[in-house]
Amino acid sequence: MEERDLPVGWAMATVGELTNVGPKNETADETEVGFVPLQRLGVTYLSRHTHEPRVWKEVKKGYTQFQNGDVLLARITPSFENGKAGIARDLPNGLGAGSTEYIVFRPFADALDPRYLLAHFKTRSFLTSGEMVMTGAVGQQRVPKAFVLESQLPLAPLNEQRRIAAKLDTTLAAVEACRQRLDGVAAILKRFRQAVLAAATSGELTREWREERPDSIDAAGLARYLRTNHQNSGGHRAGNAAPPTEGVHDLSNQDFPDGWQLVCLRDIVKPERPITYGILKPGPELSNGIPYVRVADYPGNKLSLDGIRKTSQEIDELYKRSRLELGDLLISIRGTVGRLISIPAELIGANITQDSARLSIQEVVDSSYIMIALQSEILQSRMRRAIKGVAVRGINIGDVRALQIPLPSIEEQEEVSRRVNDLISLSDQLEAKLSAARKIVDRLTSALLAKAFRGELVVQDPSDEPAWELLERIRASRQADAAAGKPSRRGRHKPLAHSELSSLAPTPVPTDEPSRVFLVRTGDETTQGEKSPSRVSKPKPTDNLKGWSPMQKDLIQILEQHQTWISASTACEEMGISDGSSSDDLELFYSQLKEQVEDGLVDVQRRVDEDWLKLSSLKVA
DNA sequence: ATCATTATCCGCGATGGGGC
DNA sequence: GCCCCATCGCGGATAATGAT
Repeated sequence: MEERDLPVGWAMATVGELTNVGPKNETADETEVGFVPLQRLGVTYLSRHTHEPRVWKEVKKGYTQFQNGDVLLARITPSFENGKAGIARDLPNGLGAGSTEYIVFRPFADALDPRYLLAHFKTRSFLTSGEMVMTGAVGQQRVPKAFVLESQLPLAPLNEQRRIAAKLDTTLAAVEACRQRLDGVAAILKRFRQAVLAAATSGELTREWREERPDSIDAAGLARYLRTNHQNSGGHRAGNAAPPTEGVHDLSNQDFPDGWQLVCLRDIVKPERPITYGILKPGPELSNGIPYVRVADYPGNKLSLDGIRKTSQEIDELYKRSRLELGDLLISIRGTVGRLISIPAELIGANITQDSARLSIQEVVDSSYIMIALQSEILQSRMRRAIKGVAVRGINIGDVRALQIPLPSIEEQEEVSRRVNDLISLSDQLEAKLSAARKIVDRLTSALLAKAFRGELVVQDPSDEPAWELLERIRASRQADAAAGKPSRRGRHKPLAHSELSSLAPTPVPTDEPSRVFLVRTGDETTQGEKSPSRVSKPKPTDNLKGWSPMQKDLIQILEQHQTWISASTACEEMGISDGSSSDDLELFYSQLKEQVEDGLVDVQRRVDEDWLKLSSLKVA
């Protein structure tokens, strides 16, 4: 945001000049304090952390220290990206300690309301620009302290900050309530699916269907056929499969409708294609080999062929018993137990690993009914009870074969799967609407925060002491302290350790790169004391201020025109986002980009110090 | 004795966290 | 900032075991 766009009485300031960073507590060793590990800190503006009671001497070393009213910011991935930050509250004796991954800020009471600072940490623009400067090894990325200290926030007069915070409290509470309702709906949908599956397998779903057909054939004949067919063909070879786990499989004391039969899964599959698992050692990846399905290839019961691996023809030949045909069912038996998919045409002739069991259902049975039954809680719980192992948990193939399936006549099976498919696709539609609603609510939060920092959330009061006066005061007192050779306010606060800042700072950012709110100090900061305070308050990027301009073009449009890699700054420029644009435009740009990357429409590549973008091959095709 | 299958151990990358 | 640790969810190797 440009200084000149600021509401009356506001000023731009950095987080570092308004807070003490990493403050220390001084208290007796035996003082009762609160310990706040990362898990106990929330991710929303409103969430309140909890704490564990500790004695000060136990936690005073090796952890961060804070007191009520301090603002905690988690700096490590993924907590930072999730916006894990909060205000220390309700600590025993007002004191606390916590994870070393916090950066602790103690706002100057006469200049900055902690809630206002917290709101700044929750803005999309702060989080997005923070993500881009994170450093460290994979999985251990942290946001540099210097980035946060230097991050700019539009500072409202203190009174107005308080009004903004109060307004955010109530408005975001409403948003939160909305979100919780949506979560409630999600839970209902989940229960609904379970209930549908349960009703399907218990016969409840087709009760009136049966009542309308009192003479319909029962499943006794079918069950007899399945068992004898299986026996006559020799059944599953004995092998040395472990005997089924005791006391798990018997469903005979459960109530099923007249005419339904309990049939073992082993009898339901084609005798010539018994229930089996697959390749033990698939060997190295062969790009033109035989694909084989691992449990990881069907997360959430959804097959994804993206990461499918391929093995040699020789190995596949060794495991020809576990080759796949159209419509075979796959059930995971190790790692995650009970995942299910049906094999599509693309995977005909593919193989599987030792972690899935293949079920090739006989023609006289409706395989989608079997899939429904296996997904129902009654059978999933049987599987869970058969799980063995500590490090890697799984069920034996013998337990899969012994699973008892409640089986109606083929007509009723087909009726059940028709109804279930209708109901599930209905709940899929609801799910889609739900996730759209969730997205809107998520945007609402960031939109509200953006509005707050534009000064549009509450009315300005001309009688409030202007923010720039607060700043002048702070800067003056800091200068005085520096001149007197004292450490800055409240004891040990270092006045933005310049050498430290520049050494920690990432490579200098070209000024035409609009993605960074991060600013690198370039001047000789040792002379800061002599500088006029207002000079410090305007470390603005360039003079190339075209002013505010709305986003003119869709990112996709631009990438379509280029057909090749272009830099993020080029894209911004063409979209009509200049350096002078408001942070909202940037915010919009990045949220748009993030979505498009997530949707697989845009590829991103990191080059030296900038992101380059290209339309993904998917989208081009 | 040999083979198929299961049981079990170890390793690895991702994730989530803590210590100094 | 770097290093270490635990757990999860899987991959892979090998020992153990039962059937033939």
